[in-house]
Amino acid sequence: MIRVMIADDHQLFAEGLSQALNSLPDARVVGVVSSGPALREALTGQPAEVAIVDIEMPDGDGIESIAKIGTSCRAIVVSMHASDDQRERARRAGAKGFFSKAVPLSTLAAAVRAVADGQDLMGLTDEERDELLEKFFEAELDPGAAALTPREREILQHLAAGISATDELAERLFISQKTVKNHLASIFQKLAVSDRTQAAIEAIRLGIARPN
Amino acid sequence: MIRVMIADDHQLFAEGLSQALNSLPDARVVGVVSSGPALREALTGQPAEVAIVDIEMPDGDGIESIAKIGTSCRAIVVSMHASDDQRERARRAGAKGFFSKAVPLSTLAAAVRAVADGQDLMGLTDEERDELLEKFFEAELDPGAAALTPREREILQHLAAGISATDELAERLFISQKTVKNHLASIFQKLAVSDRTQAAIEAIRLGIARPN
DNA sequence: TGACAATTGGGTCGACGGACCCATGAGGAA
DNA sequence: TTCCTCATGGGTCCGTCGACCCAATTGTCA
Repeated sequence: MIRVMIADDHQLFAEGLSQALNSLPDARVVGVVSSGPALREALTGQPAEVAIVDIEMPDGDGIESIAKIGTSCRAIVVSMHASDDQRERARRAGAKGFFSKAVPLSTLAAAVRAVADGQDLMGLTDEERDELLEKFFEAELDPGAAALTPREREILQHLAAGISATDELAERLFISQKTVKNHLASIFQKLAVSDRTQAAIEAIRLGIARPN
Repeated sequence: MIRVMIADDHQLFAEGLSQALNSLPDARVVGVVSSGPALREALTGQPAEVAIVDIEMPDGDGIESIAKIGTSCRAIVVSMHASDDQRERARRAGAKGFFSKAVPLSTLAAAVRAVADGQDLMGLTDEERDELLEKFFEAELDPGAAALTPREREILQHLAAGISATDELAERLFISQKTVKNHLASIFQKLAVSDRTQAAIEAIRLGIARPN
C-alpha cells in the first residue's frame, strides 16, 4: 500500500484527487494539506511514501517545501499551467515527477507507483517517461486477488453489483448453480473470506468491482 | 439521484471531481468532457440535471456553451482564479452558481443539490449563498435509507466492515443472535434488498458505511 | 394517558449457502 | 505426451439464513 500526501490550496482539486487515489487498490491518501509549510508539518506526524504537490500555492509555494522534506518522502509536482521554467525549478528542488493537471488520472496513478518504486521521472524525455510508466499502469494486487481467474473476477463483479443469489448468478453467467458455487468456493479461499458478503466487500476494496 | 456532467480540460481535476461526486449517495456523474462544444454534444445524448463547467477552457471557453445548453441542464461554473469579471460573465450566460476551485467539496456538493432543486445562487451575496447552502449540506437519502434507525445503521456499518456472520455481529453488539436477525430483517425491508450481501453493498453505495 | 417507534428477545420452518468429496473436457506449458 | 490450470458439472451434508408468527420493555410525542 502506497501512502500518499496531497498538498494543494485548491480544496476541490485536492479532495477530488484524494477520492480518486483512494479508489485505487494499492494507494491510500493519508493527508490533505493546503500549503507548503503544512505539508512539512504533516509529514512529521504521518509518514508517506509519495507527496503530490501543487507548484502554485500561496503562503510559500510548493517548490521550497519539497527541498525540505528530505528523502523519506518523494515528491511529484503537479501544475495548472505547466511550463519549462516550473519543471526546471521542480527538478532542482528534488522532485521525482512533474505533471500538468491536464494529464489523465491513470498517468498520475502510474507515476505514483513508479516514484514509490524508486524511479526518477525528471531526467527523462516525455517519450522515455511514458514508456517507463507503462509498466506501472496496473495496480499490484494482493497476492490472493492476483490469483483470481477471469471467470472468478466476473462473478465478483456481478456479486458487487448486487447479484448475490446463486440462481441469479447462474442465470446471468449461463452456467449451472453448481458451477457458481464452485467458483465462489475458490474465490473465498483466494481472498481469505468466508462468505459472499465479505467477498463482495473485498472485491470493492481491491478495485476488482465497483459498487455501482 | 442528480445526474451531473463535468466539463473541464484538466483531466486530473475532472476525474477526481467525478470520483468525489460519485461517492455522494445522491449524485451520479454521467459524463466527463474537456471542452465547451463537447459539453453541448454530450448533453444531447445524455440528459443531466446539473453541469459543472470550468470557465477556463481552450477551444471556446465554458461561458459560451452555457448560454447554448438551454434550460434542460443548469450550469455551475468553477474557476481556478475566480474574479468578479468572470462571475459577471457567468451570470450573464445563465449560470446558476459560481465557485472557486478553492472551495471544499462539501460546498460544491451542496451547490449541486441546491441548483438541482431549482435554486439560483448567482444573485446572492456570499453570506446569503452560504446560508442557503446550509440546507443542502446533507444528502437526501433514499426513502428507505432515511428510515433506518441508529441501531440498524450500526449493524450495516459492521456488515460493510466484513462482520457478516450472525454470531460475530451479536458478539460485537452485545445482543442475542435473534435480535441481530430481527434488525437485519428490518434493514432488508427498508433497503429493498434480500440478503446481507446486497445490504452491505447498498450501505456502501449510500454512504452509510465505508468499505475500509 | 394513549399511541407509536425502537430495541430487545422468543419460536418454527423451509430454503439456501458453504464445505467436502468427486469427474470431464479444453487449452497452454514443459 | 504429460502435466497443470481453468471452467464446467455432479452429489451429499450440515449449518445458517431469511420469512413468518409473536411479546416485553423503554422512551417519545401528541
